[in-house]
Amino acid sequence: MSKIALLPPFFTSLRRYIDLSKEEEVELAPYLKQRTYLKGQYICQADDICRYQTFIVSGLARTFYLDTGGVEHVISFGMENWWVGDLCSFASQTPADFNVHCLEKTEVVQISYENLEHLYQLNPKMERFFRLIIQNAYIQSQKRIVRNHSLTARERFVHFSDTYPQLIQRVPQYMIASYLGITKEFLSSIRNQIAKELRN
Amino acid sequence: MSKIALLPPFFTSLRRYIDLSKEEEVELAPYLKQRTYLKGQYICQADDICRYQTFIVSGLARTFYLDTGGVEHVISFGMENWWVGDLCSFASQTPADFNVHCLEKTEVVQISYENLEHLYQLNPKMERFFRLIIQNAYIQSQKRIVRNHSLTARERFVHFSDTYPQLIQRVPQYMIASYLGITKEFLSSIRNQIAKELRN
DNA sequence: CGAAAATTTGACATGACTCAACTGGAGTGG
DNA sequence: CCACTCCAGTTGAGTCATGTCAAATTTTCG
Repeated sequence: MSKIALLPPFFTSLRRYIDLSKEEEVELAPYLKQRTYLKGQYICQADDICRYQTFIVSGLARTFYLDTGGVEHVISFGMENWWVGDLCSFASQTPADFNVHCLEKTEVVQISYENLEHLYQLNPKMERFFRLIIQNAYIQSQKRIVRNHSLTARERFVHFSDTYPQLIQRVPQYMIASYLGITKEFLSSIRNQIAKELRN
Repeated sequence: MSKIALLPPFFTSLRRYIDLSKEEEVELAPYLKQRTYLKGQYICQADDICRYQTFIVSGLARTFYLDTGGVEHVISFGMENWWVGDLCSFASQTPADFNVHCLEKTEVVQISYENLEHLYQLNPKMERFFRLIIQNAYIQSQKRIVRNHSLTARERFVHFSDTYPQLIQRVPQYMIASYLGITKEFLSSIRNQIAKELRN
């Protein structure tokens, strides 16, 4: 459980997108920060500046924001091997809209804004890596907009259950409802309806 | 109106994100394709492979897809200085889900998949450029999801009108309705309601 | 001018929300 | 070990936002 253990999975994830020699890993390491957040702690808070791109090695976090009425809206969940943070705040180093909140004890590897800009200079492969990571995130985000437009609440929930079966176990229902853009009551009735149909 | 005229605005756009010497521009130019689409033509069609990242110099296009019921859903509009294409299809060179359809005569600069990979090797600044472009697109996409979750149809329309006043003029209402995720009838009634209030 | 496309209108249907009450754990402390 | 509280989830009644459908009207453009 030593923090040293966090770097290998991080580099494994890098190597899925770019070639990286042992020497290059050694070169990058000094710019990486390892950290463990406890359940309930915040990786990033609204109105603060998001200082890190955060890679989750283990654990679970949710990204949410509070609308003008004080209602929470869950934007995304972050699990093992995902990046989290308020990218808008990070990229422009301005106050964040989003909160990143740990639902479990969460072990991460982080890169600060200054270090990341430095790494981009040091090794252009990092630029490629983040282009690919963000490109994937963007493609998923577009697909989510498509689903929000063409599926009913029930269909979106079924898609979510099929895509992230683990999360159904690990996340309270009201957060899943919020992620899907519906109320907890309505999600409850959808689940009820599905269960009823399965019984027949 | 000669096609030669398309490269300067393209490079101007690049220079908003990266430094680029005259020599570097000359080096890139052979990998760029200039083209003009007529109103009604398709830059990319569903089930084809999206072969180009397309930069719009002038004109207007919409990206849409057909759901399983044959209903059109507008994903985005692309105007001057925007990039369009089915990024998912382009990145993986697999059949596209989306159509990119010109609403006006549209002049573009295009980079093919092979040429872009080549350019990434040739000049790592291109990797940075596209990271930044896609990063912005992703941030906007996230903000759109936020708006879809926390604003009413009317509020979304008002936001759209404020953000893209030009598009209100240039795009048929039923496409705007589709972009906002509502029916043309409901958008019509929203506009009616707003007009009524302005009269008082 | 005439046909096709876009928009509007209105009656009606429904998916999803609100609110308030209730149920049922999971701590917590006496 | 019970009583108490807190939080998540459920249920049901009533409501509202938005969708559907079909017809009428306006605009566009060949």
